[in-house]
Amino acid sequence: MIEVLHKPLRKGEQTRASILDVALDLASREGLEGLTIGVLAERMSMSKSGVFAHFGSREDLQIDVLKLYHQQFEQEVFYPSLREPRGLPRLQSLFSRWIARVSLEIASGCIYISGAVEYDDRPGPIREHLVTMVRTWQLALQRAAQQAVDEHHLASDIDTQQLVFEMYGLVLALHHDARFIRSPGCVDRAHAGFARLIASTRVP
Amino acid sequence: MIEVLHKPLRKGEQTRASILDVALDLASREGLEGLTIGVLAERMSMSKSGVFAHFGSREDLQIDVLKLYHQQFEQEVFYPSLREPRGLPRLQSLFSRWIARVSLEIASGCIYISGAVEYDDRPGPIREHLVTMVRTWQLALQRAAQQAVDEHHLASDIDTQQLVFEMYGLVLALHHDARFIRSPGCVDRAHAGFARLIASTRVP
DNA sequence: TGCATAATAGGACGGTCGTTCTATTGTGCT
DNA sequence: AGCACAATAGAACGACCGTCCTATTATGCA
Repeated sequence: MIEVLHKPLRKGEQTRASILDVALDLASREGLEGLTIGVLAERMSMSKSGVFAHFGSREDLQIDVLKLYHQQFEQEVFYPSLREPRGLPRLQSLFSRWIARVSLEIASGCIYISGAVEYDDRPGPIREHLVTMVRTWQLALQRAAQQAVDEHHLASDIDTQQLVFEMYGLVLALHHDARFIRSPGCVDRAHAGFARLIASTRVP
Repeated sequence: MIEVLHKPLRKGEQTRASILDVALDLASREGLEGLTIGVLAERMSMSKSGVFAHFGSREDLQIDVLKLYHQQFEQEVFYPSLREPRGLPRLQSLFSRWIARVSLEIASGCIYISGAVEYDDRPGPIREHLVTMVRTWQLALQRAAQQAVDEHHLASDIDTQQLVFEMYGLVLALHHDARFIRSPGCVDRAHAGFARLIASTRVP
């Protein structure tokens, strides 16, 4: 007789998904370390153990939140830009979609950025996942920049790693001044910085 | 009869100062929110209540740590640069001393930067102090940039606020890539970014 | 409808947190 | 030396944390 492995019932996966949604929102506001099962349960109007049962541990929950964030980031920033032609147009699209996302996140916070501070000195699987994701994003930017060089949109002698470094700095400054200092007009400053950055490396 | 207010004995202030030193080190590594009285007591080989008694509350301790950090930052970065002549030399000195400090802090972490993430959405006195200190530093940079314009070292039409924004971005990117990603060579990239920033705004 | 089991609740556990109270030790001055 | 009081220790508190164990309820399929 063959054992029939009952596939998980629908209800479970559904509530698991909505728990993750709330958890992502919570982690965006309070940080991944501030994500607590008690508060999560309260927001879900569930018991702590009811929430807990969907994830083997808090750490697994945090990692799943991270994966969900990564997925949304790709969907919102990366993939749409692939429709732009290779080279400068695609690079510009990547940057402005990135800025747009961070601008919307001003009310909640970017997990890549807050996570970078929370886990810069805290070893473990969460840090590993986080670093991998951010590295992936930086490499995607660098690839797009290299394509812009190949298409002769940018000068052939530029250091693409340097370019990505400065782009990342502009977004970090935006996040800093918008969320922490709360100074107005910093979205425009991020755009202006990028324009200057491109202007100084563009092929005439 | 006049009440004689006994001035505090020496021992107390001395241990209080060394507690603050250890607390600053701890907060640099774990963040201000990660600064815990229990761990602090353990490092001091004292009891929790013994440590606690020197500060009215944990929040007061955190604020005192913050003030100590601010003081050291001023001493190490700001004041020495005042000996440079007004204008571009002083601005460059401020930046490179800033970079040097953050580079040394790679092993421990910069409280202005980690604090910005920890308290971007957490109201209260700690946030207030932190914002004031960072704003003070940004304004000092902006003043130095304006002097560089006045001395005709930088073009007269540049936006000094934009300049400070981009300088801050370079340092944030340095902190990010050094501490979190741990990619080598990012100190040079911060310097290169600043050089290009100045080159594109310098008076010919 | 009823059965297997998935989904959730409830309570308890050991741990750490900031804080408070009381007792003990140490210090500095006369 | 001895007195006043600062400095520290020790234990206890209530709150919250993640996790585990055991019931109870809800679900989907025969």
